[in-house]
Amino acid sequence: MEISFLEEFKQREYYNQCTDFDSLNNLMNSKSIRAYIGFDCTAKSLHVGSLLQIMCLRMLQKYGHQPIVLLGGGTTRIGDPSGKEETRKILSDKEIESNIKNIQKVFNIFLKSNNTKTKPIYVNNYKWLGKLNYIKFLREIGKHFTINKMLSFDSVKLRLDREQSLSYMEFNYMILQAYDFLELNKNKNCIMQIGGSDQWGNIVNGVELIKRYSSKQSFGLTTPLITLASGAKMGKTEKGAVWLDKALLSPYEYWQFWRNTDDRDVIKFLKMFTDLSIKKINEIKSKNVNDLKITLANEATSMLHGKSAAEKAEQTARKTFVSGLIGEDLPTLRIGKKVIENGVNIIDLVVLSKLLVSKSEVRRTIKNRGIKINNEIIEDQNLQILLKDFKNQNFIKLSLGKKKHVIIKMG
RNA sequence: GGAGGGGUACCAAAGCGGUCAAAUGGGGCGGGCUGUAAACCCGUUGACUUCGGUCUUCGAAGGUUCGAAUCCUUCCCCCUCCA
Repeated sequence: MEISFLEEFKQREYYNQCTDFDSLNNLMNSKSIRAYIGFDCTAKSLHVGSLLQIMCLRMLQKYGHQPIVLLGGGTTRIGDPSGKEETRKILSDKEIESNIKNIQKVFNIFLKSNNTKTKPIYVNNYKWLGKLNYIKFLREIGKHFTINKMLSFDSVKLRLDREQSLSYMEFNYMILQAYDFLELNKNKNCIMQIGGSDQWGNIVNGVELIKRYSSKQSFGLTTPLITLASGAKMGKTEKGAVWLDKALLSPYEYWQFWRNTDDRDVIKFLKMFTDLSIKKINEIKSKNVNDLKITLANEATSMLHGKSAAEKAEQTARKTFVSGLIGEDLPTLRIGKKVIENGVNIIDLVVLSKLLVSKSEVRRTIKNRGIKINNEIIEDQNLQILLKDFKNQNFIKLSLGKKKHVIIKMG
C-alpha cells in the first residue's frame, strides 16, 4: 500500500488531533498495533453519529491493525458528562446488557472477522470496572489525578460555569475512561485510543495515566465533530435518529437519508462514509450532484444493509420520485379487506400509517394540501377510503408531502 | 446561612387578573419555486371534535376570585452577590 493509515485518515477528513502524530505514524508503519474506541450503550443501537468512529475501526483493519471495540457496560452505568448539559438518565443493568448485545450486531456487519490478526476484539469494561475496590482504586489510580486539572477540563468546566450541577459520579467518568485505556494497555497491549473531538480530554487522561502508571507511551487520536452544512448535528433528523439497524430504520429510509444530503456535504461524505478510493472520488467529483448523492446512498447502504438492499432502495426511489409510481420497498401498512369494505377514514388512515401522530396534525396537513392518495391531493377531511379506491389493485399509495410515502396493502 | 433575581409550549423569550392555547424569533411540518439540494416566499405549529365547541397546559401543591400564566401561602429547583 502506497500510503499510510494516518495519511489516509487525513485524506478522508477523519483527522482532528493526535497526541504524537509522527511517532504514531512511524509505529503504525512498522508494525501492527491494537487500538480501541469506546461506544456508548445508552441506546438500543448505534446511529449515524457513531458511523465515523466505526469507519475508523474499518480503516485500522484495512491497514493490518487490530481494532478493539469497547462496549462500555461500566461507563454507561455512569454517563459521560462531555457535551451533555444535563445529567443523563440512568439505565438499568438489564437495559444496558440488551443494548450491548444489539449494538454488537452493528460491528459484526461493519468489521471483518475472517483474518485472525485484524479480527475485532470485543470488551466490556464492566468486567473490570464492576469489581473495582474503591480504596485500592483511589490509592493506585486516584493519586495520579489532580482535582486542579480535572476541573480544567471542558466537560467539567462547562457544567460548572453554567448553571448545571455535575454529580460526583459523573465527575469520575473521565477517570474511569482513563482507567479503561490503562487496563486495555496492560492486558490487551492496546496502544491507541480513538474518539470524537469531544473525547480529547478523556483520551489524553488515559495516555497520561499509562505514562505515569506504567511509564509507557500510548497514543490518542481524535476525529472532528461533523457539522452539516446546515449547521445541524449529524445523525439526527426530525423523525429521530438515523439508526444503523434495519429493525429501527429500514434500508430504504437509510438510503433516503444519504440521498437527501446537502449539496455542500456530498464530497465530504463520500470520503468519510464510503469505501471509494480518494482517487476515484476525485475523478467523479465534478459529476452531477444528484448522481453523486445516489452513489453515496448506494455505497453507504450497501455497506450496512448489503448490496441488494441498496439496489432495491434505489429502484424504489426511482419509481417513487422519478416516475411517480409505487416502489415495493416503501414502508407498508396492511389492512384487512373487511375493514376497508366498511370504509376507513382518511384521518385514521394517516395516523395508522404512522406518517403523523395526531389527528389534529392530519387535519391541518390536509388543509395545507399535504396528504395525497395515489398522487391525488386529499381535500376532504371526512373522506372514507373504500374498496373502490383500490381500483383493481390490492394497494394504494398514501403520501405525506413529497417525500414520505406508505403503501397501504389490503389483506 | 444572609440579600436579590428567576423557573412559560421543541428551544429562546414576552405576557403579569378576563379579549391567553399564550406575542415574537429559531426549529419542525405543509405548500410554492427547484434538483428528493440550498436560498427565498406563503401557510401552519397542544389534544379531541358531529367544526358549534370541549378538554389539558405557563416549576409543584393548595388558596383568593364569577374568572389566574398573571394575586396569596407552602414547597421544589436554578442563577448572582455576600458569609
